[in-house]
Amino acid sequence: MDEVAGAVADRVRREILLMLRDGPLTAGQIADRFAISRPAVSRHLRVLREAGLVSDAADGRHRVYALVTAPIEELMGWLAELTRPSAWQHRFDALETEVYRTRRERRTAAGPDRSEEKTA
Amino acid sequence: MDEVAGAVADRVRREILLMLRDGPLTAGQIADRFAISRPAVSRHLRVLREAGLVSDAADGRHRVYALVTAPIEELMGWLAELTRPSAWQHRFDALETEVYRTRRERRTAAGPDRSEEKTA
DNA sequence: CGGAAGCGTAACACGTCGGTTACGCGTCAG
DNA sequence: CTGACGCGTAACCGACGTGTTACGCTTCCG
Repeated sequence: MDEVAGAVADRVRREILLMLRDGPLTAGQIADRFAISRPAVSRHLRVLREAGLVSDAADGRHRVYALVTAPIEELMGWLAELTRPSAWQHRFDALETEVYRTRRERRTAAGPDRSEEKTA
Repeated sequence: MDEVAGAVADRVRREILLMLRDGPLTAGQIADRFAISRPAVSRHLRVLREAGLVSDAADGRHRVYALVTAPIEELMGWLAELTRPSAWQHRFDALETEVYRTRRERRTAAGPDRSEEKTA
């Protein structure tokens, strides 16, 4: 998943994925759409391949790339969990608890310091 | 969105977002959870802030960070579009078309190797 | 065959990223 | 007021990513 997020985090690679959404394309067709050199595009394709976001198939002297959506959905699943609150419907009560916890920790480690009662 | 994807593409930052899912935390509390130095965490928080993924609020000498889910949903929206087929329900028939077109282009050999005219 | 087309890799330059230590500035406590 | 605490920033450095050009391998066509 690290690789998937990293792959999507690049503008060129996102553009490639968008192109591939409309159907498979050869490496040359993809490269033609960018101002950068073909080797650069080739390496972008390599990143996408290693992230599992595209599949490649040799066809004569062409190499055809196709979009693979499975890793995308996996990433979407992770993101969806973020938007789902876990054990925190009590508004900001948890903040108070956390601050208190840290204070206790620090006290045991550093010494006398009963300070920030301010909480929130 | 570039920034959002880039922010999520880092392991430490993803962990921070997960921590924040359970409620706001101070910078110190976040930093305590990692083996890296606090300045390093501070910069991760800066990246998250500039991506709009967290909100920060000064509270005394503490700084409280909270998760902001809006950009996440935006990224999810972009990813969802990838999984949606656009004008291509004919399985891999398009592949054949693309390869054929490319071959023809080369055969004409007039020079211009523009390919992307068929999708558009 | 032999040469051109298609594509990937190798080697290299360079900006960016993520880490560290040193420091500054505001805030709370005594 | 003074000193400790919390946190961010500055300066620096090694690693990685992205771009380039040069090259090699495979495939097609005349």
